[in-house]
Amino acid sequence: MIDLEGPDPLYQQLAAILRGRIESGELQPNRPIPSVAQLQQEYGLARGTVLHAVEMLKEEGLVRVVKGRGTFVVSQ
Amino acid sequence: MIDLEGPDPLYQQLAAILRGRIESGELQPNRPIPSVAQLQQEYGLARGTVLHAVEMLKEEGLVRVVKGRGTFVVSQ
DNA sequence: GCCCATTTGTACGTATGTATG
DNA sequence: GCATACATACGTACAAATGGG
Repeated sequence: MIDLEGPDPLYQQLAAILRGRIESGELQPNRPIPSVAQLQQEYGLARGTVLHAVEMLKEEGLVRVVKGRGTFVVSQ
Repeated sequence: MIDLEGPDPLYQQLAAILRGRIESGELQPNRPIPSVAQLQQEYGLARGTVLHAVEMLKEEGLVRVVKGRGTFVVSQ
């Protein structure tokens, strides 16, 4: 999954992985993606790193973040 | 009480304090410890920090957490 | 059953300090 | 100096369970 040795920043790698999971349909529109805590565990990353990755997806318009509820895949 | 300047994380300091209050008998078996909100006020900590400390005591088996009711000292 | 207060659970946002390359 | 990464901490918000009236 995540290549700790590779040249790419971990947050970029995670963002790419999540993009793939969205585009493959595994993560569906209007459904939540795993929480920051879950992604942290799942990929063995720090909270800040996960937040950075999600921030990128948000800026790309791929997800919509709702404080206190979760991060959702944008429909379209 | 809590040493804001010290090297130890605040949640570890609070966990240690609560451990002491349990072992001294101030907090008794099958009786609730102060609520998260009370501990927050009492020690001037954020909610997340208090939850982190309680989480540690739970993992140690010192307390039993009941959602909607409170956190209780385990008997024995 | 319904509302309400209390309490714990979960979740995101932000900031800071430290360490590494 | 800067980017990356981790750990800690505070703040805020929404959810769920419990119990009393």
